[in-house]
Amino acid sequence: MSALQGPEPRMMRAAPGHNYPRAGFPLEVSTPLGQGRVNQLGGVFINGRPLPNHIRHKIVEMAHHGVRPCVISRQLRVSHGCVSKILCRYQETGSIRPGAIGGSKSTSGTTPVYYIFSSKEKCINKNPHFCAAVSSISRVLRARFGTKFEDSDFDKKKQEEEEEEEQRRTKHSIDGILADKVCECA
DNA sequence: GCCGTTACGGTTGAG
DNA sequence: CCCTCAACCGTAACG
Repeated sequence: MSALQGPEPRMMRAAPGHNYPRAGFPLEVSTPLGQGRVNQLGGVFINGRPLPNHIRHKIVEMAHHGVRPCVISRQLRVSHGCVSKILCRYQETGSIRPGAIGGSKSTSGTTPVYYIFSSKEKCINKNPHFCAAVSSISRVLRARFGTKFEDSDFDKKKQEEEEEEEQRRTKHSIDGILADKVCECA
């Protein structure tokens, strides 16, 4: 289809395939998964996969210290769009974790409850109303699920889950891939 | 030059 | 077991 849809404001980007020439990406990094790529800043990334957790953490940490996004972007070799996105998400949810990839609407796509809990402390200073709302939710959940939803307990469980998840994630992240590669090379 | 936004190609996982 | 689809990802480019 030539699809001549006259007023098509969506196509303001470079022609498809310009960004990521599927065959012959200028700088490809061979990994066990064969997906590593290098961006314009020289940073390694995997298209479609989240950045490693320590990079995300570093972005937030640097921003916390007042480092400008452009500097963070250059220093960590992550596109500024990505830095912006991560910081926005962090401000909104208080979590540096990526959202749930995959799955269907009913089970994913919304911010997991524990994100709200994890953000509670961080939001206290910024948005007391949000915190109050979280407290209400907390109360409801506690009433519904009993003491299992005590904050501290939940935090602990959440932390365990995050650590577990992180391990799983890192396996498929640049971290894991590069680590694997290093191991292979060693 | 910096920053927010968005099109794009890609990956993932529940149904 | 395989396929579909909708969610998310980061990059690159625009404004």
